[in-house]
Formats: sequence, structure tokens, C-alpha cells
Amino acid sequence: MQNAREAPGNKHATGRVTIIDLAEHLGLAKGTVSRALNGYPDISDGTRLRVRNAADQLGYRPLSHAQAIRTGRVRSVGLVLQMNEHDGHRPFVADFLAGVSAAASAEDWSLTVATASSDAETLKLLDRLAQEKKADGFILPRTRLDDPRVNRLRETGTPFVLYGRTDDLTGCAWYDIESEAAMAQAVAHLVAQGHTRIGFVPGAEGYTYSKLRLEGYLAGLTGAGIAFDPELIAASAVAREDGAAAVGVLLDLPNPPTAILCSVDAAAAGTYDAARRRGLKVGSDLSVISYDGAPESQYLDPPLSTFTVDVRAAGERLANMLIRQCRGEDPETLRALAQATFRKGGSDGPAPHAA
Amino acid sequence: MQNAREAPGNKHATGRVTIIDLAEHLGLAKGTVSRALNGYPDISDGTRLRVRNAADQLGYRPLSHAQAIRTGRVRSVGLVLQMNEHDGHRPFVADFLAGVSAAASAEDWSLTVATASSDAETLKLLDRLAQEKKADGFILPRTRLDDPRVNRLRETGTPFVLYGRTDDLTGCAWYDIESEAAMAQAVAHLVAQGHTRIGFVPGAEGYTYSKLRLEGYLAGLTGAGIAFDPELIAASAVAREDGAAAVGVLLDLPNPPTAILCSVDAAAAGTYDAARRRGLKVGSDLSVISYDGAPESQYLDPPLSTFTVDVRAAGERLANMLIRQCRGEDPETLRALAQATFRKGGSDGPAPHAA
DNA sequence: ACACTTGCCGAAACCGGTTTCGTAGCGGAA
DNA sequence: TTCCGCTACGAAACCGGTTTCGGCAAGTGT
Repeated sequence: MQNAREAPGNKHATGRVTIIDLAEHLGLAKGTVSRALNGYPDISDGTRLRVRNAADQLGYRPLSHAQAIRTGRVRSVGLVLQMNEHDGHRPFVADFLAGVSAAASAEDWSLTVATASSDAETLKLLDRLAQEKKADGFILPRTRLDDPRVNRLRETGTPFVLYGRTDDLTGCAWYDIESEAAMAQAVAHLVAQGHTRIGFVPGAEGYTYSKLRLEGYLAGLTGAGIAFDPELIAASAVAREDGAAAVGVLLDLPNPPTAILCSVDAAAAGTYDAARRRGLKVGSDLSVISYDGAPESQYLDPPLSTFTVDVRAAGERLANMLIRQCRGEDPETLRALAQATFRKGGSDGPAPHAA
Repeated sequence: MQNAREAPGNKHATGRVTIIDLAEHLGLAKGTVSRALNGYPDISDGTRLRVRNAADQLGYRPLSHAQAIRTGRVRSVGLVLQMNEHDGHRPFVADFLAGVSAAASAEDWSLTVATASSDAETLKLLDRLAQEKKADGFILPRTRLDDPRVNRLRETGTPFVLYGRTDDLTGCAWYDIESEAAMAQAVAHLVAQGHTRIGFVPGAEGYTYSKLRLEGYLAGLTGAGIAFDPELIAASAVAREDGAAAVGVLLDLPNPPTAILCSVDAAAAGTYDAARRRGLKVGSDLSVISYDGAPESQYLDPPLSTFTVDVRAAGERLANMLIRQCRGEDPETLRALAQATFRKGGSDGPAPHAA
């Protein structure tokens, strides 16, 4: 009952201009204004234009939560980051965020993020954000083979997109980097330089990427016709110290590897430490290739040869997929696999002559 | 679960339980339920308890945007990150986010973030988020002496909290690390080790922290009774390469400094490069002290002596301040100054004997 | 016994949008 | 002319909460 408000506008003490202000200003019903702005077909082109002009002349912006109450959509992508322990992917969150945010902003969506330090907390946050409808759907980074988040979101019917693959992908939208291909390529590269004993440092257990990178390593060996030696698989390592320890074991073998392939850059940094402690020079005595493309790995001595990932692009793509899924597109049509690119440093070289 | 909802409820296909479902289940009016849950005084303790129990038994969670339409508050803190160029503070955003998010979650608030790559974009995003009411207020990191964001938000009356100080602090809530004290302390530390010619590498121009750290450096000199030599102020540097170039100029002086004090860790890394190129050994030939506490600076050789900042705590504190301000507390009572802590590495030592 | 508080809750307005429904006015076909 | 259908809009219901208002019943004072 928008009653006797003499002068249009200037109703609330606050400067907000509501859709009623706009409607009165135009001499239209608020419903008409709403339909005009939202592209309904039963509005004449003339009226639509008039409304649009008045809208951005008066600086009208609908309150997103006011629309949400009827539409059920808040135009927000959700992201719950789990950063336990000594996570080496910290450097990437900035770029990832930039990508997600950029893609969201382009569609006039926003980004709601939360951080957790355990699986339980992650699930609790996902629940809360979904229940309170702070986000329309979620991006799930760092997928595991058996991921509790997808199970949860599947139950509640909340849209989500995976950064990485998982065991059961039915009904899932996902984006991933084909790191298994990169690993195989790395092996081939090393073999071409004369290496035959190539150690491998796996990533964190349970994560899909770890399994895939190991598979890539194995595929690379097979492709090169090199027999697999289980002795050359080190312990998992995602932190520098762990990498040093894990690789140390390999280097102390009676017949040590001449090259190390790491699943993550942090482990590669540890590999440098392990080599240095044993008097081995990285790049000549010991070749190292890794995966991540962390900026600081350029500053190792020698600079690390590693596969870089366009994290920002991943964020953009994922946000886009999620938005489209929320708009009704079939998740299974929203999938993509990208490639990592090799960044040549000085850490790999020809195999040294046998002693 | 509690699904056996054939009687009351079961209205929507969706499984959401609304306040009406809850009211019917209890035989109360929905207004009564709302007041009971929101702590109004005109509800008997018995009823309040009954409502609360039923609420979390049925798993009722109000839609935040539905409440927002009446209350005007969405319970969300806003954060617009501006990451232009080669920003060295990327590693910190993860921890900062973790802090902000943790404090927000503790109050049942959420966090809305956006990223921009220019001042104009930052302002546009702030405007949009404020207009659409995606956030109740904003945290403004990396304040400048004359900050366009505070001007903008002041005009529109949007609550905000500064991470860092600015020129005109009237009506502002802020949190900052007293880096000027750290710088002065660093100078004193170096002087105590016999250094008398101490170079200084300023941070990015226009930012408050740069001015304050320079002031700290100068105060340190004064405190030690050392005359200020303008020649020892290098060019601004926030990236490794720039740091190397800037410090190179100082090292090539006829009477070069024996110690370098950097405003940021990235510049310190560049200082290492500059020293190495000139055959100087960091820690003995040239002492280096810096500020930031970037994790990777521990891996420089020798490990960097630097002042570390508890970025996560900063995020927590700022989120708290913003929430309290949104709840009506006077911004000028919401201020705090914290200290950085010195992390001794191997990059500083006694001054070498004069040639 | 009567007026007067309180305590406690129901009813309804309200927030700012979206969506449905009904209809006046107009043009074209019979 | 009359009937029909379509266009373009007004009016009102609606979304899910919050907040105001009014009133019943029990308790209090005198």
C-alpha cells in the first residue's frame, strides 16, 4: 500500500532508492518495473527503455537479498577452503580467488568464502552456508577419491563443482588439470636425457591428484620401456622437510636414482636440501622435475623445472561452471580438462655417468 | 531424520523447514517463534526453551536473506582485495582470510570477498557490494595515506575497518602493526653490532606503512645518535628484482652501507641477489634485516632475519571490530596497535672491519 | 470487589522485491 | 458490427522472516 508519499523518492532517511521510488517516478506499478528490468516479454520496448534509463539515472540497484526471498537465488558462489597443517598450496589461493571472483563479478555474482581446519568443520560450514543460503552452490577444491563433501552436497541437492576429479563422477561438474599427462611427459623427458632410475615422491594420500600423478609416473615408465622399481617410490611429502626426508631415503639406496620426480614443488625444495646435504649438485648430479609452478620455486638454486598450472584460469572456469549449473544446465555437460605447461629451469639435465 | 512430515509442514517440495513449519509444529504463531529465537523479553522461559529445542530438533535455520529484508543486515563482512602487479603480499592472503573467516564464523557471520586489479575496479566493487547489500561493512587492507576507499565509504555511510592507518582517522576503526617500532628496533640492533652505515629500502609509495617504516628507520638512527645520510635511502622496492636493483645502487657507493634494512621481505630477497653478484656474503659482509615474516624467507640462504606479523590474528581482530561496529559500537573505540616479533635468522651479524 | 499492572502471546503489518492473474484497449477476422 | 485474441499494464498475492500492536488472563494494590 504505497500511500501518500508526496514527493517521490526521499522516503527513507537512507538514500536508497527502492523499486517503489522508481515506479512512482515513472508513474508505473512496481510489478511492471520489475518485469521491465528482468526482461519479461509482456513489456513494450518503449516502456522497457524508459524504465532502464530511469533506473540507472536514479542509481537504482535491487537489494540482492530482497530478490532472493522470492527467487531463491542469492547470486553467490560459495567456497570453503580447508587449510590444515603446512599446506603448500597457500600461495595459490590468491590467484584462485582472483579467478573465481573475476568470473563471478562478470555475471554480477559475488563470492562467499569460509575457511576450515578439519573435515568436520568443512562439512559444518558447507551445511551452514547452504542452509542459510549464503551461496547458491559451491566450488570444491582439492578433491579426494572418496570425498565427504560431495556426498553431503549430493544428499541435500546443493549444486557444486569439483576442482579435480573424484571416484564417482556421475552427476558432477568438474574441472581438472591433467597432471598425469604432465608426469608421464616428465618421465619421458628424463629418459631422453639418459636417466633410467627415476625416483618418485607422491603427494598427500587420499587426494585424487596423488593417485593420478603416480599413474602418470608409471605410465611414463611403461612408455619408455623402463621396469618399475617399487624401491624408487618415496614416502608421501607435501612439505619441504618431508620431501627432504623422503628423498633422503632414496638417495641413500645402494643404487640411488639419478632423477627425482616430485608431485608438488614443496617436496622438490626438500629434494634440493637432501641433495645438498649429500654433496650432490642439483641439475648435474641429480635431476629434479616437479609440478605446481609455485612462484618461489623460480628462486631456488638452480631454478626448478616444474609444470605450472594456470590457477587463475581454473578459478574462472569453475565459477562459470557453477553459475551455469545454478541456472539449470546439466552438470555432466560442464566438464573440462586442461594441461599444465612445462617451465624449464636448471634442475634437470643429462644423467651423470655411472660410478 | 525428522522427515515424517505428512501432517504439518510438507508444503514445499523442498526439504527446508520454515518458521511457519516450526510454528505449526509447536502450535504457536510464527511471530512468537521469531521473538523466542531472537531473545525478546516478552517470551516466557518455558516457551523459549520449547521453541529452541524444537528448532534444532527439526533443524530449522532461518534464511539469512529473509531476515535481512526486515533487519537490513545480512551478517556478512566484505573484503575487496586489490592485487595488482607483482604483489608480494600474496602469501599472506590465505592466513588473513583464515583469520577473518574464523572470527566471522564464530559470530555466525560470513565473508564476502572480491578481487580487483585497479583502484577504479576496487571502488566499483565496493559500490556494488554495498548497494546490493552483499555485505554489511568492509575491511580495507593496505591503507594509503590518502585512501579513496575510505572517502567513498564515508560518503555513503557504510561501516568499514582499516588494516593500517591513514591520514585522517576521525570516525575510523582500525588495527595496525606498529612497524615503525620494529624498524627502530632493527636499527638499534644493527648499531649494537657495530653498524653505522645502514641502508634503507622503502616500500611502495603512497602506502601508510611505507611512511611509517621510514619514520621508524629515522627514529632508530636518531635514537642511536647516528647522523642521517640521504644517500643511504634506496629506491622503493616491493619485488625481488626491484630490491636487487635498488640495493645495488647503495652497494656501489664509494662508501657503501654495511647493513640493509628492508621494508618488505621480497626486497630483502633482492638484497641477497645484489650482494651475491658483488661477492658479498650476507650475514658477514652485509647484514640484512627485513619486515614481513614471509614463510619462504626462512629458506633463503642464510635464513632471513625479519619481523614477523601475525596476519591471521589481524584478520580475526579486524573482523571482530567490523562486526561490533555494525552492531552499533563507536568506531573510535575500536582501535588496536599490535607489535611485530623479531625472528632471528642468519642474515645479520657484526659489522665487518673497515677496508 | 475493582481498577491497574504485568506477563505472554496471537494477529497483522511490514520489508523490497518477484510472479501470477485479471483486464482495458486495440486490431483483425468473420 | 461482433467476437476473438493479443498486447501491455495494474493490482494483488507471495516469499520468509521481523517487529509492532493489541488483548486476554493472572497477579497486585487498596
